[in-house]
Amino acid sequence: MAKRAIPDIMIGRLPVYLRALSFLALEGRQITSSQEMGDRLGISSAQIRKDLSHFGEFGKQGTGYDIMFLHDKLRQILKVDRMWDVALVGAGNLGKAIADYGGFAGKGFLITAVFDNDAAKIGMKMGIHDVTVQHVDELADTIKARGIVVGIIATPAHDAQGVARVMAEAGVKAILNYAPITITVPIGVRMQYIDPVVGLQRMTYYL
Amino acid sequence: MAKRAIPDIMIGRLPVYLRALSFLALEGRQITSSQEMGDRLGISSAQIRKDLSHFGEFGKQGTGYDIMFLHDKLRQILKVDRMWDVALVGAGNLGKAIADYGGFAGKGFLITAVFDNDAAKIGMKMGIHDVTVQHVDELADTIKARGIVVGIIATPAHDAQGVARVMAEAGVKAILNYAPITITVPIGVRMQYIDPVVGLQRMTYYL
DNA sequence: TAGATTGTTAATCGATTAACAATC
DNA sequence: TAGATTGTTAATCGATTAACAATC
Repeated sequence: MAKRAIPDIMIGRLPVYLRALSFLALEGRQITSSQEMGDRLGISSAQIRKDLSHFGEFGKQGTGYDIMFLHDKLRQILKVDRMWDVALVGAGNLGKAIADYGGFAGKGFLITAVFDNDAAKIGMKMGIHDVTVQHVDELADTIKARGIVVGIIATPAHDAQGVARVMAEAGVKAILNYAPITITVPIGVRMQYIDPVVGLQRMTYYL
Repeated sequence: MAKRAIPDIMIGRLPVYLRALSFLALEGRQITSSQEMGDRLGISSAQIRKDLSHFGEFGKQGTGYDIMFLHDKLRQILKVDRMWDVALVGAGNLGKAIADYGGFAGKGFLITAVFDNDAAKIGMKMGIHDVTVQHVDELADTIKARGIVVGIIATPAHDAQGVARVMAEAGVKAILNYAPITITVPIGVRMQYIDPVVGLQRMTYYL
């Protein structure tokens, strides 16, 4: 073990920084500071400087950070300076909304395979790239054939664990799970959860 | 200040515990242990016991936790043992998928008002409860009239901050934001973010 | 009773913040 | 140069874990 591992929680903030930098660039700004970014994001400037300093010296004393330069650096660090093929399982309401979402393409992700277990949906064209829905039985073979390492689960909860297992066995290393259930995956496979109910229930305690 | 505040991060885990307990109940189980829950959720048993012990003594030594009892307790603690009216802004693809989602009702939330700024959408019936889409100009009045305190933002990023401001001024205290942008809200208003791109980018670093 | 598991304490571990020398 | 802001260190703060007495 040579390098000290970068804390997961620190990595987790980088996409938020990247998003903020995209907006600053969109506003036509050239330079920003850890203070300004912190104010926008509700984070201390010290934390932003510390997070960034793990990966290099991206700023200039007295000046701040060049927005486009830092933006590019973060894209490289997060490995979204390229396009990742994504396999989406679940072509219901939610799956359809995900496939139709235009926000992935500019951020490093392309949904290039969609699966469902409903015969009525197989063969349908879905999403902004008109991907043809395949039967979920073809999931493993397609993942392997195309070398896909990123998956999205948008199935009912009771199917999610099974889908995750097939994905992991076929070589997927990163799974975004919309199904409202905690899933177990082998070591080396990462999961992120999106559950609006959990989000809402985290706030009702304080009401 | 009498009571020591419960850490936010601890509150954030309770919805996940609640979700797990729902599943255990669905499986017909009566009793569980901190060990079993921890195994399922990928959390240490000590953490689960410590989290729960902040709110009371819900278990029995030597036995574990009664699933339905703990389930009910967590619903009370999280204040989802009642139904919260939710105002949804944005009736596009994403808003439609959210309104159509059947998973809110059983978990304490009812989308009872939907808003958009697109004239073509006003008057449409949306979601599983056939809510009529109103113009976003009516957002503040509707929130006040109905005493709504929970909102969901599903607008494009550039509209999200404005919508959040209107919501907060009208009395909303908890906002779930699907727009891919960090939003500033007054103290006393809580935000939760759902951004699939952030979720995916948190994992690509490790690929 | 014997076995199991809680609730809780103390110790460890890790993350955040404050502060400032370096320097643009 | 004077002013500003970084990168980094040390101190603080908070969260997690290990361990075990209590007890069902």
